[in-house]
Formats: sequence, C-alpha cells, structure tokens
Amino acid sequence: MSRRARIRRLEGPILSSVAGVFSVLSEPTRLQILQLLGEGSLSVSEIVTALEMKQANVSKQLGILSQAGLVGRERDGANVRYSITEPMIFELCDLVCGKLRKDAEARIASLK
Amino acid sequence: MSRRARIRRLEGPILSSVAGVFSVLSEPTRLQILQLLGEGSLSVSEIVTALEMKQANVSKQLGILSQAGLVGRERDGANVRYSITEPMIFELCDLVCGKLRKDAEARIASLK
DNA sequence: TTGACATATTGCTATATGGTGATATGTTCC
DNA sequence: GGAACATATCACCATATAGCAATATGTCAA
Repeated sequence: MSRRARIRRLEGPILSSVAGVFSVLSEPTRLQILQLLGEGSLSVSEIVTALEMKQANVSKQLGILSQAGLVGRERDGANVRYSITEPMIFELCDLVCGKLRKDAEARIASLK
Repeated sequence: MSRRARIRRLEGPILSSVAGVFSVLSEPTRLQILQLLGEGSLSVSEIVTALEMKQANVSKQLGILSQAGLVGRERDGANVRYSITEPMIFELCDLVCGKLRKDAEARIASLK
C-alpha cells in the first residue's frame, strides 16, 4: 500500500466532517441567523421577530447550528439565548464574499 | 423603512450566493476532488482512477465545481484537464479543520 | 470516414432535508 | 396546581441532489 493511499484513506472521516460544517453553512436561512447573532446573543423569539420566520423553523435551524458547535445555548428564564461560539465562521464568509466580489468585478471588466 | 431592514433585504441575494459556495463544498466527494487537484491539474480519467469513482459522477461533480468557479477546464487533446482556480478553498478547509481539531481536543480534555 | 478512446449528458432512483402545523416540554407567576 | 408564555419536537410534504447505467458528444489516429 502506498503512502499516498494510506493518507487519503485516513482522511476520509475528516473530509466528511469538513463537508458537514460546510453543509451547515450552506443554507441562507442559517447564514441569516448567524449574521444576526454576530451582533450579540439573542433569544429564539427575538430571532423569529427579526427574521420573520416561523418559530419551529428557527428552533430547528438553531438546533443544527448548535449541534455543529457554531452557536451556544444558554437558558435565561423562560427564554433561551443563543450566541456565536465560532467567530471563525465570519472569516469563512469573508473569504467567500471576497471571491464573489472578485468574480463580479471580472465579469464587469469583461464587458468593457 | 429602517436602515437595518433595507440592508438585510439587499444582502439576501448575496447570502444566497455565499450559501451556494458552501453548498458546493458540502460534499466529501467534491472535497476529495479538490484535494487531489491541489497537487496539480489532472484529467477526468486520472481523477476517476485515483479516487475509484464512476466517470459519470466525476464529470458531474467537476461540472458543479467548474460552474462555481472553483476549478478551471482546459482541453488537452482527447482529454480535459481540470485545475484549481481558487486557492482560497484551502484556506476555508484549513479554518474548518482547525475548528474540528480544537473541538476534538476539548472533548479529550473533558474526559481527563 | 471509421474505430477507439475520453468526456458530458440524460433519465432514473434513493435519500436527505427545509419548511410547516400541531403538539409536547419547560419555565414563570398567580 | 393551573394559566400563560417560550422553546423543542413530531409527522408530514415538497424539493434537491448524489450516484448510477446508458447513451451522446467530442477528439484523435489510421
């Protein structure tokens, strides 16, 4: 067995984990929630109001974000407050935004 | 209309675009292909051999990567060579890997 | 042109999941 | 305890898509 084959095989589960994180970030709804939480911790109902989404859906998406370790959960009386635990996600988004901007500029330049 | 509402509305399409890029990166198969291409440009059949995947599927995933502007296509006789056009994706993967490593270490520490 | 090979596309199935209404669980206050 | 509110979960539908076999398209060599 070659060294290369061994390395790739071992990296399989890691690749799946990486893909899983990207998968969590691949829904506009969840990005909206993360963006909102970027300004500070919020309760579920505050998110529901701000984003005009159904409570069930917000809860569900928060569960997915929480499971992925991107946001944290904290009881606050009858409410539950969520907050960002991985500021790294904003670096990720910034990198992608930079690429999109570059692509858009290239498209404009090609029309001149 | 509040300034905040206007800003969020305008950002809707951008958020969707960002989510789209993450979506392309959310499949282990595509990450495998990108990882392989990170070592240099390869033809479709070389990728098929290296990753032991069906040709139809490799072609399909390359199409998705290409459409997203992450890889470039270049005819080379009867073959077609693909190569990375966005080294940024490796930064993205590194950031995510760092998070996963941190999570794993935290889990280990909590068991001590 | 024809044959051999490389790549792309098509039609399909199976699976995953976002969003929803209904309902369950948890929390506070009386 | 019971009412009122906040959050989570359940069951469901609709949609998206990975992977596949079959086939179409593209390229070269003879």
